[in-house]
Amino acid sequence: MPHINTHLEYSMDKKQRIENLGIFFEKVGHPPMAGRVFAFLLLAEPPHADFYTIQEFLSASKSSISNALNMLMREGMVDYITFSGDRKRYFRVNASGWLDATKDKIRRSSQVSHLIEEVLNERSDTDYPAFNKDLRLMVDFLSFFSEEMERLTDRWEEQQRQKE
Amino acid sequence: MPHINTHLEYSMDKKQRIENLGIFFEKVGHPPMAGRVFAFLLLAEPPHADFYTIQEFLSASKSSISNALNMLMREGMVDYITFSGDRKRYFRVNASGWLDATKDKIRRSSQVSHLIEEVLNERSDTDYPAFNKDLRLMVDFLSFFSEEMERLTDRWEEQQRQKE
DNA sequence: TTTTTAGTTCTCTTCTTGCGGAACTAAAAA
DNA sequence: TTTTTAGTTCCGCAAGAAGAGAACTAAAAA
Repeated sequence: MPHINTHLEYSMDKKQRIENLGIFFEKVGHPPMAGRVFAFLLLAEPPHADFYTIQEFLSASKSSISNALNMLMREGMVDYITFSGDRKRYFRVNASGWLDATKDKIRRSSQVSHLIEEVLNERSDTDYPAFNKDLRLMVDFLSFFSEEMERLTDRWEEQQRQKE
Repeated sequence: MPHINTHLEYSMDKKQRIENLGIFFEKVGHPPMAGRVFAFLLLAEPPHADFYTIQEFLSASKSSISNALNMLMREGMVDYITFSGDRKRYFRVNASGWLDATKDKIRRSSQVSHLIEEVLNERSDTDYPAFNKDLRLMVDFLSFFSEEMERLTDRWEEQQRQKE
């Protein structure tokens, strides 16, 4: 039987969901508070919130909210809007910036191939060609992958344009 | 005019190259010493080295080498071979394990899409559909991408089999 | 012009991480 | 059986990251 959803319980649940989501973002490399701020903005209704609202909800200090927001903005995952006659900034998730940051992260993963290529150059006179062959295989896959990834991105963008 | 390559200078260069390579691996999320150990093994000739050789070259303590090696082995980036009549383990880069770990990392990046899907469920009754639309776009790209990535991987493996 | 607001920056504290050293362990060698 | 070797584990320290709080700043409001 579902329990009655009092306001308190509801907000406790939401706090917990945001906390969990925040942990996810920690695991992909963000500081805890940045993860929580981002999680909060993802679930916020309206999807933009002013500084104090965020601070209040997360019971954190101004400095840590400020640092978290600036970090997220530097990475392009968050931006803000303003309304005339209101000097506050309303922070929000920048979905396309987030997507770009994610694409970049994927791209960087396949950039290892350049590095291995250099290693292979230095190893050209090795007495253990089998190892070089293994490295070559990895380079080949990664560069194949990154080329295809560019193609995929272009193809998708083409599709998107056609949908408009 | 190129300078004379004394043994000392040569080894200084190599130390420095390993140090730089190590920094690269730090940047992709490994602790400094693990990065250096991996860099050392990448450039080592022969491409397998015993514990003491690594320790010696990096002038580090046994404990930090031990921890670094175990971490790299857990991630599958390093393994070791043995030779009969020699009780040492010879550690080496496991190129295919490294490739798998890299593929996994890429895969995980696109797993964000599941998470956003959940967020979208929670936001289904929003008063700001424009934001949901942005999130939807991101989910769509990432799941498109991860499907294609599977296909690509399969295709590549198929190609590899045919080369044999 | 003075005051308020919306954040930023600085300093201090706490928690975590990375590493070294030394004690320990398990298997091989003697 | 005792000793050596090849690592592992435990302990402690030092450096760095995260966050709190308070002082500060720049622009808007009064």
